[in-house]
Amino acid sequence: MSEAEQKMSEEQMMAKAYDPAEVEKKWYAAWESRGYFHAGDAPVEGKTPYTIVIPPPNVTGQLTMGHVLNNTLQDILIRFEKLRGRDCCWLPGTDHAGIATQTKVEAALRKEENLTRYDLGRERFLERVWAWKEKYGGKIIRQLRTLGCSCDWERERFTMDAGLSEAVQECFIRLYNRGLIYKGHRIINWCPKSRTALSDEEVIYKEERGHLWHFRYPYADGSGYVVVATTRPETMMGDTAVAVNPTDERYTDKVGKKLILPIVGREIELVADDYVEKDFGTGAVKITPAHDPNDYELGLRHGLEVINIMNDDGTMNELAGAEFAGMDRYACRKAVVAKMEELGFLDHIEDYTHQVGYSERGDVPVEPRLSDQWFVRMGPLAEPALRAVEEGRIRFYPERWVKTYRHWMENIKDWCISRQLWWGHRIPAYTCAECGELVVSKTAPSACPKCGCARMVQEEDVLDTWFSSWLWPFSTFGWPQDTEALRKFYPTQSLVTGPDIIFFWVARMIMAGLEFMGDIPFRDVYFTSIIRDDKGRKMSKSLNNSPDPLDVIAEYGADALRFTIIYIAPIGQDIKYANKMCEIGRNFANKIWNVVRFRQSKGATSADWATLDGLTAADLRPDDQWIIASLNDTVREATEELASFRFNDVSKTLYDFIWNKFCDWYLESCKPVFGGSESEREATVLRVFDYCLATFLRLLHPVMPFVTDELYHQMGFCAEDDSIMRASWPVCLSAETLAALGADAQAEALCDARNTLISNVRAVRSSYNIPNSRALEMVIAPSDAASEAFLRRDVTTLQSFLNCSSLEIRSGSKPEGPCATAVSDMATAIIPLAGIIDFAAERARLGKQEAELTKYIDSVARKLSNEKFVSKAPAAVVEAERQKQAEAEQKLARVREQLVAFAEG
RNA sequence: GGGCGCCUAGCUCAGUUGGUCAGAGCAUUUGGUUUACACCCAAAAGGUCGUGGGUUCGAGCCCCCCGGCGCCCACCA
Repeated sequence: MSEAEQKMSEEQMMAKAYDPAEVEKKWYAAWESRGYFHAGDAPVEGKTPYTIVIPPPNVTGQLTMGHVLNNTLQDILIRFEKLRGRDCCWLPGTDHAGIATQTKVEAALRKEENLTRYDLGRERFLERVWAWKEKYGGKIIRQLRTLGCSCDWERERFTMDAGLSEAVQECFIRLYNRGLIYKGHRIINWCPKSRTALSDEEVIYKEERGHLWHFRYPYADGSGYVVVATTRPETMMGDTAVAVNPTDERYTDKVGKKLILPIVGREIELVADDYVEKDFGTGAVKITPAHDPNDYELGLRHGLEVINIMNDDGTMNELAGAEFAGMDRYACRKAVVAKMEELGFLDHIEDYTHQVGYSERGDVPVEPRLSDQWFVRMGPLAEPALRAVEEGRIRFYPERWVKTYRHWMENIKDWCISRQLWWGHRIPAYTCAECGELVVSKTAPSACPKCGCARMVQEEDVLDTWFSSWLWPFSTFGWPQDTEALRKFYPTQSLVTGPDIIFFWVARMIMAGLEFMGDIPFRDVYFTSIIRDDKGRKMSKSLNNSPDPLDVIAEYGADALRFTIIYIAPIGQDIKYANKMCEIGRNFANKIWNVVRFRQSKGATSADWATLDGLTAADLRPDDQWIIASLNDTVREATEELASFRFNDVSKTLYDFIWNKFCDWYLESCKPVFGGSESEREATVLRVFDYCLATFLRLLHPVMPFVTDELYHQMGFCAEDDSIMRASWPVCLSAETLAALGADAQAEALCDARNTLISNVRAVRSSYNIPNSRALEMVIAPSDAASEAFLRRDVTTLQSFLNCSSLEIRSGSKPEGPCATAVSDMATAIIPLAGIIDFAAERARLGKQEAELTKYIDSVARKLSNEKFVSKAPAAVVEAERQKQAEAEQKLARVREQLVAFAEG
């Protein structure tokens, strides 16, 4: 071969190591441009639809490791079902994420232009948010492509698209007309940073070490004082009573007396109410109806005055008194305590650890605030939604989340849906400025239906982000219109999401689906793991411990990341992740790459790689039968595992088959055939090899889409302009077919036993530091006739595995001269090692084996001599034990034979 | 105050319905340029499955107690 020719052939050859970057780019572009991801609106003859709607990430978000896990799982399901022949649709999109997005844009505005949203005004501010969305909004969607997600991009939706906005209005109006939406004057959770109401779910409780301040409130008649305990001194200017338990004897005769509220000087009453716990603090609690939900309720019962002393940004207003007005609530707390101390009303201070509610997005303590808000009455919606899960019409994986769901559903509270934000769906309600008449309508009424005036003013508030998300499974397909797509794709099949949004989203989608579509929104809900760093900390921006998935993909490849994350993510457990773990996936991809590289050095792909039709047991070697049986097991297991969301298991099943069975044993067994002179046999083995390859590439495709498609093409299993994506999922061979091929469980067991024999010989080599590359003379003494027959069937392969210069198979062989021996179930291997053998070491090794066997036989014998075991255990179990005993004893006898031989030698 | 999850080899974890179930990967040790792969091959060492009870012929696997870790829910100021 000339230098030029050699260079040319090297270029044609596959690279030694798999390089994912080019391959991933090439195939993703091809898949997308060829429309493989798209499902049409019209039903496809003979194909059942399979639908997943993506949990829409925040439009301003960036891909995190959590998204990687979540979306990889969805992609696996979609690709799996597509191969299984279903008409798959994975609908992608983003969420406008009201508070999160508005907060982000406001922060940028402040930083870059030193402006607030109020400086711009509502309209101009919203223009800025839309501009921001256009600029940064596509990022996470592009990142999903890098991961390989087969989303139907033609169906991409945004929660503030025109259609989805109409759905929100429709939903609001329907619920209003059913009496399930109402406007109420209540204490809600208020975020002073975002200056909006929040739902209960948006409040995160954090344990905080604070104080319990004990204040003296003097009686108006000068007869001493009562001590009240509080964690919030700054609210005392809003106190309108002090309450005690009616059965508290310490205060029985004091109830009804007047107290002077210190600092303020206002007179307040000592009231009795069951709400107060006698045993906590002093048994007397200051009552601030405007700033505590319990106090508010108590205030209603006792007709107390409500004094709001705070502004919406958490500063004090003039009702708090001139000396505190304008102060931040925490500055005010200090000032009040100082003042009380100065005035002699501070009794004492205790350390006190308690839970403080924080705004999820603003990350500041929430303020209970009395205001007018819109609410959804949840009880009637929750009831059927709970039943759907209880009755198993919707299934949760892992199932234990049902309990969490039930608990929430059974204790559900009304949902505060109005937000004092600008970014979001504006509430479709109008109030008459003249007569106060309220009209709920998609469009502004031209005149008040009651008084006829034209001054109808729309609500300023927008709706909670989740008020659009809960419609996602059907609003995205055109609801409230009765579209073809909606009829085809709803209900969807699987939902993959984190358990952290079970209340925010999953539960509410079930309620909305049943309410508006009259059907469940999805059948199966898979709750993913939470990804932590290798120290077990939750990945977060502030800790800076969250790797950028795009960096990981650049370093290891998307397939490697996908495989690794599935491989290390057990169902329902948190997972610890470090980038280095991606070596598992990278190495695996490389392994498969090299299988094809090896295969290609052996000539063209078999013409009839697609099936094993026409082959009979007589055509096949034991190793061929073994790999066919094993592959068949793998097809069955992988299918079951994917169908039951056991992603972690499927990654291990495929890894084990491909690496530990196909590469380590089958491929090695092929080498002597490929180098040999039997061309017919070679053709058959190549065909089995190709059949396995084509099968496991398809099995692996949902998890590792890129490398599998590349290799599928390399092998010519599909045309250049086609794809593994359009292939069909492997099916199990029938028992008859397997029997005809001699690829049954018995064949598998025999080959396994032979492999154990080979491993044992290798262990002997290793113990004498004899490299596997050094050929040795060997004698194999089969333990019985069946073993002997099996070993004689394919001496070529056996000899190749053992790497022996000469191989004699003769039952009853005894070592002659200096030999090492390896005793396994199938046979005893005798290896002459003149000059190397160490008799003492050999005796020690066999002695150890003898001891282990003796111990084992004892334990089995104990079991079998236990009458209770024999009488109570199932017959099959007892029989299996007897079998084990017999086998072990036979093996022990052979070990002892060797020992005797050594003793003589 | 309730509820849930976890505690298996040095590390990260598998162990479906109780009957070799004591496993994998990484790390470690030893040997290795065999017809793909050092992102590799062969072999070895390593755990009384958190503690203590119980059920059972038999328990990582079922039940109870205790101890650690974590999460969720809950209006004692």
